[in-house]
Amino acid sequence: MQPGRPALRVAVADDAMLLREGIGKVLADGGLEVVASVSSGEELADVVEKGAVDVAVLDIRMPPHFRDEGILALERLRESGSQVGVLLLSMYATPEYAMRALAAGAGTGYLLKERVSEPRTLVAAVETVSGGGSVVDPEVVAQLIQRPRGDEPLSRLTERELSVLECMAQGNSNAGISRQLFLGVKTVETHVGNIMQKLGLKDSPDNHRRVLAVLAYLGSR
Amino acid sequence: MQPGRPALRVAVADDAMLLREGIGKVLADGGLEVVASVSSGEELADVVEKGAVDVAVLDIRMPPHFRDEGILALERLRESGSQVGVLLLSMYATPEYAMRALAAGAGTGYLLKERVSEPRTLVAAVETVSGGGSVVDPEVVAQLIQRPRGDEPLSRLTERELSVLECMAQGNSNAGISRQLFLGVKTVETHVGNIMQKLGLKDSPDNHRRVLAVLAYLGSR
DNA sequence: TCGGGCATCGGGGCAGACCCTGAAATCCCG
DNA sequence: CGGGATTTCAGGGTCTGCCCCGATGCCCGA
Repeated sequence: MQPGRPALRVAVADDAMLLREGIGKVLADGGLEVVASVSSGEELADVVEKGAVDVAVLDIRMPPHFRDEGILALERLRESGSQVGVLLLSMYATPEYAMRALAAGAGTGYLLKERVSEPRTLVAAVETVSGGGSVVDPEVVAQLIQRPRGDEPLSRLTERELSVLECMAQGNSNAGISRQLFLGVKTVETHVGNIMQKLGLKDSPDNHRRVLAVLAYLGSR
Repeated sequence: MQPGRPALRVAVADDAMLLREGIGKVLADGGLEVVASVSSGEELADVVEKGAVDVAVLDIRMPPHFRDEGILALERLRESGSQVGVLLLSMYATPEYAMRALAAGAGTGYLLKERVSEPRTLVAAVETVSGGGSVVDPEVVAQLIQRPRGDEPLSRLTERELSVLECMAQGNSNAGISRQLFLGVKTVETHVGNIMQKLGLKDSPDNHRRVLAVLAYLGSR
C-alpha cells in the first residue's frame, strides 16, 4: 500500500463462510478495504453495479449450480462494460476455466486456493488485476501450455476413434475391443495411439494415459 | 461468551492459509482467543503441550502425508492424557474419520468445512467440546446411521486402499501414486492387487481391470 | 502369547499396452 | 491425377502393470 493512495475496495464472493472470512481478513490485513462479503455471484454483481468496488475476488463454484458461477459473473461484468479487476479462486486447476477467465480480458486473475500460502500472494494478485494486469497460477499455466489449443478435444476424434474410446471407457482391453468391433488388435492399438495424441495426453512416468483418456471421455458426457 | 468468564483459548491447525485465517477470524470475532495458528498436527501438539490451550481446531488432512493427521493428533493428545477439547474440520463427510473422532472420547467434534455457514456454528462447536460435549455434523450422523456395512464394494477397502484408488481415478500411474503417497512402487502394486480382488474384478483377456476399478470408484460417488 | 489384519517392500517373470516403422486400400477434393 | 484423411493391419521392441512368492513390523483382540 503506497502512502497517499486510497485503499483498493474489494468485494469478496465465496459460499464457504470460513474461506470468505479468511480471504476478507487477509485482504484487510494487507491494507485493502473489504467493502462487501457475499456468498453468490449474483449478490456480487449487485454490489459491483452499485459502484464503489475496484476488485472482485470470486470463488468459481457457488450457488445455485456450484459449477462455474464465478466465471459467469466475470463474463457478465465484462459484457456490461465493467472494468473492475476480477480475481478468481478455485479449488482445482481447471484449464478450461483459466482460459475463460483470460479470454474475458484484462484485469483478470485465476489462482488456486490451496496454493495461496502467503497473504502477500493474494494481496499482490488483487493489486495486479486492479491495475489491468493478469495473474495465473503457475501450475495452471503449465497445464495450459501442455494442452493443445482448440475446441472440445473429443471433437478432434474420428468416428472410429470415438467408437474405440467408448469401448475403452467401458473397461474393455484392446483384445476385447478388437472382438467387439471386428478389428485386429493392431488396428485397435493404432486407434488408441491416435486418441492419446489427439487428446494431448503426453507420456509421463506419473500418469496412466489410458485412464486419463477414459476420464476425458466420461467428463465430456 | 458469558460475562466474567475468561475467553476460551483456541489453537488452530490447518495447512491452507486462507482457511486458517478465516477460522481464526471467526473465532476471534466470536470472543474466543486464538493463541496459536499453525499448519501441521505436530506443531499443534507442541502448542498444546506447552499448556494454555482450551480447545484445538484441527483440519484432518495436513502435512506430511495429507491423510489423517488431524485424527492422529487428536488420538495422541488423548493418549498423553490431554483433556483439551478438539474440533476436527474436514472437507469430506468420512464416516470412518467421524467414528475415530468419537471413539477418542469426550470433548470431541467433527464438522464439515463447507457446512459451517454461520460463525455461530463454529463458535458454539468450540464451546461445546471445551465443556466435554460432542458435536458431529448432522449429515455425517445420517451417513453413519444409514450406512450398510459391507454392502458397497468400496466399503470393503481399507483407508489406504481407498487413497490408492482415488489416485488411480485421477489418472496416476503406479509410479505417480508412489510419489504422491510417499510409498514404494511395490507397495502401490500390492494395494492395487488388493483393490482388484476386493472389488471382485476377475482377470480376463477382454477387460482392462484398472479402468474397471476406476469406473467402480467414479460410479460410487 | 498368538494369530489376523494392515501396511510396507523386494526379486523375478509374464503379458498387454504402447509405439515405431512399414504397408495397402478407399474416398474425397483441389 | 495427386495428396490428405481415414481405416486397416503386420513385425518388432520396450516398458509398465500385474502377480507370485517371500519377508518384516505394528496393532489389537481372543
